[in-house]
Amino acid sequence: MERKEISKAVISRLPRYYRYLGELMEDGVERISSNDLSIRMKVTASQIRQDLNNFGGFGQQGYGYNVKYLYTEIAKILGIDRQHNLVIIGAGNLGQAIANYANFERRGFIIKGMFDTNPRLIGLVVRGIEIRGVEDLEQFIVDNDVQIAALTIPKTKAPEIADRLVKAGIKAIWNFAHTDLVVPDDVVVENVHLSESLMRLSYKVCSMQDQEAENQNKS
Amino acid sequence: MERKEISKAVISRLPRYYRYLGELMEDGVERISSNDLSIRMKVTASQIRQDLNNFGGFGQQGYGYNVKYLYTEIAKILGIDRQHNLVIIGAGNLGQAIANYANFERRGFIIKGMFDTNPRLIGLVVRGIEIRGVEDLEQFIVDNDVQIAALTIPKTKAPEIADRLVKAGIKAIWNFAHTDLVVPDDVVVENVHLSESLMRLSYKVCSMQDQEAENQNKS
DNA sequence: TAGATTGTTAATCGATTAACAATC
DNA sequence: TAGATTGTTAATCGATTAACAATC
Repeated sequence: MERKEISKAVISRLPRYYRYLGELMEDGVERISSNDLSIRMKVTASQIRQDLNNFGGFGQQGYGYNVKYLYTEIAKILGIDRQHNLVIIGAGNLGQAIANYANFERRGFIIKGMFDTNPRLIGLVVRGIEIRGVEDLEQFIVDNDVQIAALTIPKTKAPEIADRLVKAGIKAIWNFAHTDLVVPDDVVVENVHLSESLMRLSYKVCSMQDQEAENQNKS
Repeated sequence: MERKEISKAVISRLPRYYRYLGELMEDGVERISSNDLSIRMKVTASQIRQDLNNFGGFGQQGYGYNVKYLYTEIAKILGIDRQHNLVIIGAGNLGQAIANYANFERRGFIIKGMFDTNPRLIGLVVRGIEIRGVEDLEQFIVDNDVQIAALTIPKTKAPEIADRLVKAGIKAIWNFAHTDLVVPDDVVVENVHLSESLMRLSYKVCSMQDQEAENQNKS
């Protein structure tokens, strides 16, 4: 079966398309042209058509794209029509924030368990899920067919836990720890480095200030 | 003053350089060549040299880069040597997670206040910061010279609060709400769309599974 | 001086945009 | 059929990598 590699840039745009299509559906919009969508999303129509055509022809000449159809097709591409079992490791504020995110289960992500090392947290129940100690982590992953682990623990503990997860057969790690994990090629890592995001924000603020100062000087 | 536009791709890599340099410093490493750093970071040496040269020559032929010097220079570029006053709007788990992030203040981000609409949260103290109602948001921003607002509220409330922030003269929004904010050109937005991150993870997991299934078929 | 390594130019690669024929 | 809009090819733009002269 032929399967040409889809570029990372295209994939990273799909969730945003998905979000806009969801909103269009809520607004009762049945069809939309690449041009109308491009105006809403502030991207080029060309890019939308090019992106979507990586996965086959979802549109129809002279008509545009059927919103509902496109929405479900993108869900299939992203794999959010399937079910993924997930654990959260680190039951602090960030772990709990993720556990409480309502739309989670709607997207097929089932939180099977939460883990922490803090004895004060162990035994507590968040969103109907009991917080466990990390001792029986491996067994739990195997028993519950867990594919994804959200890692919301300090960076010092992250590498060790990641190793244990990999050995237990985890397929993917959603990494919130401020470090790069080293894992085998067949284990997927998606990083959310909030500190890096904040630094990018800082850069933007400063360069905006510099720019404004410059404009002042000119006038 | 000449100031050639730095590409977004370069900026988004700077925080990662900064992180690695910080670790090298902790390890007591004094100097490093682009080649050695490239091996650690799993990027090309060429890219490192190209990236850094956007901001001037930080290295020395035959020697490499002085870790400490490069570290402080990148901090300057990112603007994290300056001080930024910040408020957190939305004192739920995510807002509290951000408030509790220890390295925050070390990077020059001073949390001046936290806000929420939930009467049960108002008055509570997190990390020495009292949670306030959003009524006096504008006044607080002006009085405390707040430049940045972290928005950790549901997407339904985000546009209205964003408008109020803009009118109060905020410079930047760190947006965790699952929506794109509409703001004037001189207001900076850095989005953290966790749901999109999770979908990218989902895609990667699925495409890895497909790939493995394919390899099975071949053998 | 010789060796190492940068800064920088040139070559390559990939991603975005433009254009238009195909077709609903 | 005529108009609209896609799918897709070609052109452009930007980012990454390679190469090497400059220089510490």
